Amino acid sequence: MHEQLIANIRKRVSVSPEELESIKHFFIPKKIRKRQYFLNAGDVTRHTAFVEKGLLRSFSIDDSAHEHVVQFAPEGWWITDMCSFLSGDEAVYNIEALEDSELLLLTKQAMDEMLEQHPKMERFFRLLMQNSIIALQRRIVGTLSLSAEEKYKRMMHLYPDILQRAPQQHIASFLGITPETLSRVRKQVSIGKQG
Amino acid sequence: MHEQLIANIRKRVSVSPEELESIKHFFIPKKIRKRQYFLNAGDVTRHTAFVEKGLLRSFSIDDSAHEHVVQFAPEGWWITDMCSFLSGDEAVYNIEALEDSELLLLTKQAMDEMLEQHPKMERFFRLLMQNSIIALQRRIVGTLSLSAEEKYKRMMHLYPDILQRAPQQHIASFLGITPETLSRVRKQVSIGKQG
DNA sequence: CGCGGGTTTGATGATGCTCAAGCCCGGTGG
DNA sequence: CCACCGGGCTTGAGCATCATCAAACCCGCG
Repeated sequence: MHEQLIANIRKRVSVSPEELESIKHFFIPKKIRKRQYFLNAGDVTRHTAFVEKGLLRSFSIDDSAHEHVVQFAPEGWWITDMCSFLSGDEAVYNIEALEDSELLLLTKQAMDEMLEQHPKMERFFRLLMQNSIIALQRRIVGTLSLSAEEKYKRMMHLYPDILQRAPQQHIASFLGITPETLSRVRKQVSIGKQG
Repeated sequence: MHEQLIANIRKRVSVSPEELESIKHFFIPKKIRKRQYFLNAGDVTRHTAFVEKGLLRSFSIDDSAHEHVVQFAPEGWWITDMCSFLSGDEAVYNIEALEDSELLLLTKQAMDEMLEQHPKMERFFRLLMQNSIIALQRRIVGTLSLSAEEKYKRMMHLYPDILQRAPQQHIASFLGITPETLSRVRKQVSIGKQG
């Protein structure tokens, strides 16, 4: 059940099979069912999660009780409230499974030990973070510069599978528009395709 | 001229004075004057820059020729087009000095060598990236959930000095609003304070 | 079969954008 | 030293986009 994780690591750093075997043991497998929460805002999380299978989302809830999706995490992605995980602060994000999912969990302690024993993994996580930053910066620019329809089309292009798998209300929240607007945009786009 | 850099490293990892001395030599000092461009979109950048002194901004230009500020980088911050720096792609961001500034530049090659010789720096950069991610995620949520006025007030709280130092048009661009709206919001907020 | 959540559709309205003009201030040249 | 540019900030009027509120619809599930 570590296939995705191993592929994910190998993609970025070269590690021997023995090392991989050792690395695997720092992770705790966990299954989580659709609709279950992996993390509630206000709690402190001890874990960062790698998604072997399934789909999760992290989101915050603002003062007007509106949800805002920070991230979708399908297979091969990592998800946590980083601030809570690293610093022991109260989490500001909720994390919910959108499908029955299989996770590989890493406690802070396990992570530190792993980095101690396998310095290569420092590099791995650095590369991982770099990619996240690039994606997050692009998302910000997109949020600032695009219309609702353009945002949707961009998502069709960047994450077509998530568009299929996640409920529209969450897609809308991720894009920063209302479900109503997303519905209208979809209609618009589908008509445009036919005509 | 490496005071900020050294403080920045020491804040995150413990390194001996000798190591620091060695680390310093991977950086190339460079001065850049107000209004000069450190990077033009379309070019490939060989450098990532640490700001010892001064202030820069990175921004993209969209199809409608509108600018969007991705980041401000005052003293103690890093700035580059990460994708271009790491992968040799054409940069999508421009980087401009908003004040006369002093930079410490790192080429990809120098960075790799430094990481090779000083594995601690892998950790340093990982921690740096983690902090960036936390900040970027917060910015996204803010962009999605806040009104123009709330965005401005948040910036007053988070980066009061940048609010002082950067022209309003760039602040507006950073917040995702027009200069006109920012002007009105400022008026609004200042009146609110008096009354 | 009927409930209920999610999506769609419609009508209305607010926030913030666009376009345009005026103002303020710092820099430049006479 | 002062007059004059010119860029950036401000102010105003009209408008577009998207949010809100409300109702109907659709479909899976109990």
